Amino acid sequence: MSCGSKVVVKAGRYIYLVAQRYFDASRLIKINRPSLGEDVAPKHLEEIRANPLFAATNDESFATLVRGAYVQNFPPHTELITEGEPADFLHIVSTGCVELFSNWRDRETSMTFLGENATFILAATIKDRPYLMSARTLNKSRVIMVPSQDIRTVFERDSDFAKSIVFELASCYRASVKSTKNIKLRTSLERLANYILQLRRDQETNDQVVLELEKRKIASFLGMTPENLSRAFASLKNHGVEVDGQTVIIKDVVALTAFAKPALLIDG
Amino acid sequence: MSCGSKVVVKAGRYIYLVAQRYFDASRLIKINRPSLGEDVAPKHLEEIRANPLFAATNDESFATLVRGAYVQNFPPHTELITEGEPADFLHIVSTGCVELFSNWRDRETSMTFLGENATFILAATIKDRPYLMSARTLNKSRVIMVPSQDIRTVFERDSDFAKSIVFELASCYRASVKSTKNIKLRTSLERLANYILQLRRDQETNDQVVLELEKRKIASFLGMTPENLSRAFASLKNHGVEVDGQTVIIKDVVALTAFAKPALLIDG
DNA sequence: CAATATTCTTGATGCAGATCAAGAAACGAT
DNA sequence: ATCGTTTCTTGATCTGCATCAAGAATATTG
Repeated sequence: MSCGSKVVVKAGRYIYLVAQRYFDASRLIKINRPSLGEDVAPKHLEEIRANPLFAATNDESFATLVRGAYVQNFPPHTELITEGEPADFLHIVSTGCVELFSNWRDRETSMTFLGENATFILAATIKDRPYLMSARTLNKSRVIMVPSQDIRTVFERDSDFAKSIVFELASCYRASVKSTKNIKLRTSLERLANYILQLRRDQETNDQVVLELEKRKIASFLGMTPENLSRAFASLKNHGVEVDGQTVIIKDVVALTAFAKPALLIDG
Repeated sequence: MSCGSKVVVKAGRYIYLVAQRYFDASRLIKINRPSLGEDVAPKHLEEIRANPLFAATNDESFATLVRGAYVQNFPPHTELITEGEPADFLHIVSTGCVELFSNWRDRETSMTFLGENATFILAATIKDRPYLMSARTLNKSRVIMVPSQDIRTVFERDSDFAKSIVFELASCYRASVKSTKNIKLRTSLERLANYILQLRRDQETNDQVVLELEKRKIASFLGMTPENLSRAFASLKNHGVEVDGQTVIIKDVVALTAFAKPALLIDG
């Protein structure tokens, strides 16, 4: 608790001046400023247009969506939204990495990590209900925020956009189901083994993967303690895995796969 | 393994002749038979029309949806779909109760239980991907099946239907997130305590609730073994709960609530 | 109703994983 | 670079939950 902010939720080198919802109007960049009548198409517009969610959207719908939208850069480890708050904006990760997490009593768990072009939290926006998860940046990140009301408006009159939305939502749902299956059907060691294989697939490497996240985050995501994660890595030596800092060396993919038994319907 | 079926996945009094996908054409009731030119609006049509999912749908869209739809009655404990299969039909529970469950290696877990008007599995239908979960009836149940292709077709041209779909999907997603939070943030005893409080709310009772499901199903749903569920019930005596068969007597709601600490963002 | 499964319960035991504690390594700030 | 902080690791211990086993209660079948 060494920093001077008045609202510090957690001690840590990463917590900066702002620990609660980061919403200083002076740091917001409004994309489209009709009152000024110019600057209506800065480079941010192209950036948003490039997002798959808007790929099939026609120009009129797109204009409606970005009319009230914001783009903002956030420093690392900034809490963007807090669970329970009303869903005023749909958020889209433009660059960087965002963690979704959740609390109950004094406990906290990482739900997922979002990279470029990922949306959060669409379901709350659609249903006009409070967020179920909190979000914080892990790296320096750029986030697009589109007013929920505009999403709902365009959804009704643009069936292509509706299709994109429902497709994205279905993907999120399926990811959540897979996550539940992962936790309920596997031991923590099995989850770690499959996590490493997933990294290997994502990073398209053969015998070496990099843990891009802090180990304590990985532990929380996998539903275990940091201590146990250390021990789990040690146990995986028996299945052809060695760890050196952030690097994981896969010495025997066959053995690891035989142990992990990855499944398309959980890891696919 | 006492019954004579050739495809028995599990011994049990509830497993009948058919243990695999139950799809005997002779027992299907096609709703709308255009080739005959009559019987196009039996009582089943009204039944489907009454489902909230179709409430806002116009008549033309509705006609398209039911053109290829089926209604079928299933005996208890019949496996309706198996995870990994292609999502040919959207399923809707008309009456009865359906369990969604999932397997990995030799393990199985209950994901959720569906009552009247619930849909499954919408996301697979939308994305045209394989089911992530299997489904079986728990009671005698009537199930409506709408071809996935028709869902996708009508979705595109009827924005009211699209809205219903996306709303339903968002609800499913949020339920799944809540379930993940429940499992990752709570101990099994806390999950059971909150489960009892949920039943109390659903059944609108004060000091007594009925466990409508087999205890082994409840145990699997809550992520614990049947043995442990028994012991957990015993432990809850300390928090004002007593069990007699299928009946749970809540002797001290305040104590139970104080222990369970129900949260809107998990149990709401 | 009796016979037979199956589920539920209870006890004994074992293991996975949490907690507590302390040292090592890595990181950030000055 | 140095200091202070945080994370990571390793060991010791403890707890929650699973497993194994067997009897009691309950449901199903003939």
